Amino acid sequence: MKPSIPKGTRDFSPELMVKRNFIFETIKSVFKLYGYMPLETPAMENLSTLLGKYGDEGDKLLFKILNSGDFLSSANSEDMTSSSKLTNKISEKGLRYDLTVPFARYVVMNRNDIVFPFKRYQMQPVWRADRPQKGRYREFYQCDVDVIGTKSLLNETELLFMINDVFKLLGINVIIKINNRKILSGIASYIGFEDKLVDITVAIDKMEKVGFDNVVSELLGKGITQEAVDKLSPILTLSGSNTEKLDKLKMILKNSTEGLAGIEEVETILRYYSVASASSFSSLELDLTLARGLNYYTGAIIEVKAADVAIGSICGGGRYDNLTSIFGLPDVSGVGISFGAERIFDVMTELKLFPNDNNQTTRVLFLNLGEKEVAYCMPAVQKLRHDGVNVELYPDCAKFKKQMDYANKREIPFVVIAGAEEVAQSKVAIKNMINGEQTLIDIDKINL
RNA sequence: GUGGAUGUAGCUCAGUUGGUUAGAGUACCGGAUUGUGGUUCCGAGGGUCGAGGGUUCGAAUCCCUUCUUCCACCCCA
Repeated sequence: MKPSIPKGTRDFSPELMVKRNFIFETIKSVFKLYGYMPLETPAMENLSTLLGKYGDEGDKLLFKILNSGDFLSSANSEDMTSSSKLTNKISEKGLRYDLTVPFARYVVMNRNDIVFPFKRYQMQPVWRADRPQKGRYREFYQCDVDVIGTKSLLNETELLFMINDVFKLLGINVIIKINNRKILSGIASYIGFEDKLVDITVAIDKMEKVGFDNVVSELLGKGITQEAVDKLSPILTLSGSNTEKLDKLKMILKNSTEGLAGIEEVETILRYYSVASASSFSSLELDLTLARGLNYYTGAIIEVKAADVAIGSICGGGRYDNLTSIFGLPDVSGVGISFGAERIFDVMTELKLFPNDNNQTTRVLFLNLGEKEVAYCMPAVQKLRHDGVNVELYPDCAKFKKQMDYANKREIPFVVIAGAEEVAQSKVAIKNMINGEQTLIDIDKINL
């Protein structure tokens, strides 16, 4: 049998894991700086928790888990007539689709024990039965950070600070775009199609990708009138600075209390952001075509793009006012963002941003040249390790060439050689594998 | 879910109108070199040609089915 792994899944080799961990650790360190605490939830949730939360499309993309034991015993012949009926009888669990819904479920379940505002981060894999493509997998990691139980716009601002910090540490230049669902809602009612908000947002979100003309034809296809599109066009093509755009928008949406509320939120966030703004901060751009498909957003919408690589968004999120209400806990507002680990990895690979020496790999290899020689080296090996140096001792008394070859292939920068000659002098030879230089020093004076 | 490509050695790929024992580079293993890796030279191993079925005297090559990977939609990170 030829071994294989399921479609859209990947193994991560040690070399890849060192790089992936660098990203995860960096992101995690920033989360901690802002007072967020880790949370993990099970890979599988009850299907009742998952179903209906991501729309019809999302339901189709859920991985469902077959019940244990004689799963067919609870199904009757009528259930066999349709897949959906049968599914309900033979499957009651599914793999998590994202980290936000399990988070909401957790908050509702533990509402009496949680101290609000509740700040948590979560970095775990999620699964979608999507058709794999370049950069799209059936199993992938999300790095979510959310705060729930506070309506303060300070939270949005701090999320923007965290975005700055993370990408600064990773060395990626980014453009941060923000928008507000209330503004979009105001625009929808301004053009007379308040009920088509979802269709409108889905369409205009594609502006950058497919262009203005295609967005217009999609809108017309969804039943938006030409007249409404004509009112919408000048808004979507507003240009100028953030304040110029907001000023124009205020005029246009002057009759929409919701739209004006959205504008005020954006202004507040921009003001907070500029107060702390340093020259190193990424630019913050109001983008009225930014919508993001997720329809549970109710306020701010945030998206981050890499400035030097065309790869789509590498981080995104927003505010949601009613996420926990589906589980019976209304009026708890939250805001959060998610870092796309896989895409960040691709960006860093393309820009060659991974550090070479990140203290993850072996720094020194002691050759194994026999029982006596091993006993001679062992104290020095342990001392180095306890001093924080990553050290390996070759496990077998293999041929010299083979051991050197191992060091070379593993890209270990130093090799310590202690054979009969060195033992006799209480010394060791240290070979620098990069420039080939070799020096002889006392065994108790190894310093690397 | 829809449409289009793809699959030959661990990897990257040749392989003529269907014709004898399917090749190359690279990697791997051994040797040149019994205490010195990365360069060089020599040698060896490695394949159910994605899988299954069909056409044919004969299939890597033609046909059908299926799986994989990739691309474009839908959607999304």
